[in-house]
Amino acid sequence: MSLYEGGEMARAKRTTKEKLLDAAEKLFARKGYHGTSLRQITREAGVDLALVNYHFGGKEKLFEAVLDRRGAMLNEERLRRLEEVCRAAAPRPAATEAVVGAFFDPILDFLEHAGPGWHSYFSLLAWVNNSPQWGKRLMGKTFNATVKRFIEALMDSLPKAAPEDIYWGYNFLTGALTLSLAETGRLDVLSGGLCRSVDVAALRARLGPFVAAGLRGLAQRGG
Amino acid sequence: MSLYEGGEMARAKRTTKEKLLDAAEKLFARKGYHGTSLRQITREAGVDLALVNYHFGGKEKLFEAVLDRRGAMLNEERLRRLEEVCRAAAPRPAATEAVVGAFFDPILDFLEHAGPGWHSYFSLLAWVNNSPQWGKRLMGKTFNATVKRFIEALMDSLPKAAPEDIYWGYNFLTGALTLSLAETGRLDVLSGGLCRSVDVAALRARLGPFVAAGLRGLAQRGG
DNA sequence: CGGTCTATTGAACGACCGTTGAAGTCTAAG
DNA sequence: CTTAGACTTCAACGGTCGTTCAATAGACCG
Repeated sequence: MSLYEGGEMARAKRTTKEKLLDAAEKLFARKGYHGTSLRQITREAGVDLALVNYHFGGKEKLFEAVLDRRGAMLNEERLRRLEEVCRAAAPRPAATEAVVGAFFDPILDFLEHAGPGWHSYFSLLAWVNNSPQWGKRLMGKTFNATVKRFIEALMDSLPKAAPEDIYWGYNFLTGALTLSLAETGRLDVLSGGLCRSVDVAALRARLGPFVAAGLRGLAQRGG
Repeated sequence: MSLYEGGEMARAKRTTKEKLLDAAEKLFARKGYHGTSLRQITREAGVDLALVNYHFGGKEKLFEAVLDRRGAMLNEERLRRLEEVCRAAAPRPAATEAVVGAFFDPILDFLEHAGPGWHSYFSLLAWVNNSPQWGKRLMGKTFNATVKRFIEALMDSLPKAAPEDIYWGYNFLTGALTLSLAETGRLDVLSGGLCRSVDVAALRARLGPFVAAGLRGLAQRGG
């Protein structure tokens, strides 16, 4: 099974758990946690309401299960590419552009080549990352270990930068990514249709250069 | 009355409408629209439940009223500073750094010198800006006219950049700002306490340089 | 004083929420 | 076939939701 099967389980019959995860992923991404009811989810999934509690133990457990499902795969792919660019550059540290590429590219590849489930997942991830209520705990649980590896690599790639600048830079970096994944459609409106927020190729061509230049600018701040 | 009175109406007695707007602003910012009930809001405000419908006509109208209240003031201040930097640089276009400064500084000044209401408002604004459900309509209604002025100024400041690059750059810019305003506390965790997301001075020192360098990098993309 | 308009109160409405438990169905092993 | 266990169905629970309305209070003016 390819990395890009997309989790949509084409042809194969989805289990009840998978139907629920798919439906919850889609609806949570659109309306958020409190804006989505279990009745909407089970109707979308075509299963009985009580099965949420049977399989997951409650609404909040279902929510976390949605985030966990693809989170591990994203971490693996990001770390794989980070090691790759670090190995290719050894014994020198990997370039800033390569590190941010290892961070962004797995997401962009999944968006471009995988099914709509990944689309919803990333939109939901953007929602969670910006949420004062969920962000700290849920993002940390899944991504802290991986993110710390990337921050170390960024520090190595910009040895003259202060650690504070790298942490703030990572904050800006993930903010730029997050809004791009949220699928608000606002970019389309502002540009009068010239830019389309679902255009992954256009995003890929610009996000890396913007962020790498921003980080270098931070590193040379005032100097 | 100073711009920085903060809207908290110190000493002066707040009207019922203001009490409701303040309470709604605070709670919507923390838990989102669907995560906040009118009963929580009226309890926080110390007024009767039915007064929401009397004064605002419903929950959704109250939500929009919260966003409108400070939005106009933010627009005015941003445009005032944009004209200022454009006039100072005339007949040449204002520098990229000056334009992004005119965009960020009003927010940072309100955060630093005004009351907690602005804090909640910006956190809520970050929530709305990232929401697939609310982002397009509500952000556009309040901010489109102002944002278009800033995008024009950015294009003038970077004449070699393609319009698409400026639109995408604005998207990254506002994403970096948005996550910084969301108050998720995640930066504090990741940096082990080295950085504090409520430290406006630290944010001010880094957000402008990062974004300006990113935009310049975009403008020279591939060249 | 009486009258009018605005503001506030308290109670109630129907709708939907997440969760539960008992009963039923299906499958596979004894 | 019988039994055990996993899965599914159905109906209902208590609670909270946004909204409504008649009744009340207060302010202002003639």
